[in-house]
Amino acid sequence: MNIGKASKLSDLTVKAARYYANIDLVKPKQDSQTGYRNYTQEDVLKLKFIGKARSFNFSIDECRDLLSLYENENRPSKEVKKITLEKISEIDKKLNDLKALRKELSYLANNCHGDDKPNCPILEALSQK
Amino acid sequence: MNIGKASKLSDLTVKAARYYANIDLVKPKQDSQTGYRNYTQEDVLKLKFIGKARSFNFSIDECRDLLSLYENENRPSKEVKKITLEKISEIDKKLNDLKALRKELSYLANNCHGDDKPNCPILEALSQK
DNA sequence: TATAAAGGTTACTCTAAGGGGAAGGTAAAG
DNA sequence: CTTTACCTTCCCCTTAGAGTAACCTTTATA
Repeated sequence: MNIGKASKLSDLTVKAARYYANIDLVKPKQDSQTGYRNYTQEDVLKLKFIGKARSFNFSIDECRDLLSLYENENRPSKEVKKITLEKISEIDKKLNDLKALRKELSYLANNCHGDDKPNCPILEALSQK
Repeated sequence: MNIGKASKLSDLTVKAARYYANIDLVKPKQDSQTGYRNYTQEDVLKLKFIGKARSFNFSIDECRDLLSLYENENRPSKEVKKITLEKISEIDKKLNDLKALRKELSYLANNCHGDDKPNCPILEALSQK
């Protein structure tokens, strides 16, 4: 099938599918005459896999690793788990950073009257030495 | 003072300070002979302000807005508060997304044996239709 | 004084993961 | 036969600078 149908079936944009082809992530055969890409059912499964992994915040490089594990019938599950645990701890770090940030900002916002007067603790905090 | 000293005083990299000059965020006078930028004390205060705002996750465009409010003695504090509250709700959205993501991933990781066998619930989940 | 080191300038490329759009070839439908 | 839809490659754009090259200026040292 052509890229349009394949991307529709895998719930991706044509742009994304084409990008994945360009970076050798899912590379369908290309008609030598027309240049059209020809996706198989298996290609579509891979595209879906990537879409799902991307929605789990895995980077393209991580998707590449996961995909090769996915394609390897003899992979040890610990390798997949390792990548997943790393992603979780990455998320934990982001969560901590964001929570700390939220705390500081809401403290500042709570102390700002938010009226028409110029006095503003938020700007004061931003101009602290 | 030159850019090296100014960036040191404001705890920024020279690259960042130069970038801010290029995008007209903090634009010191430039010596017509040598081309060297000449930073004033006030410029350094602005650089510090930006550095602080950036550390609070404000984008460059938001920094530009905050900076102009900072420089305006008659600004109404509600404008500053508005930007801050928007940033907080942006953070809240990210927090929710990340929490949901973490939940899903840790559920998958918990169900994966992580041994040398190929059976892997994580990959199964990624290849769900 | 000659020169080397330190610090300044612009300009180009790179990052992540595609989105937007142009120019042009192809296929299917009217 | 032509319009329309779909496909291709190619290039620019996004964030906020980092890295590097080539080149100029100022300062420190032999």
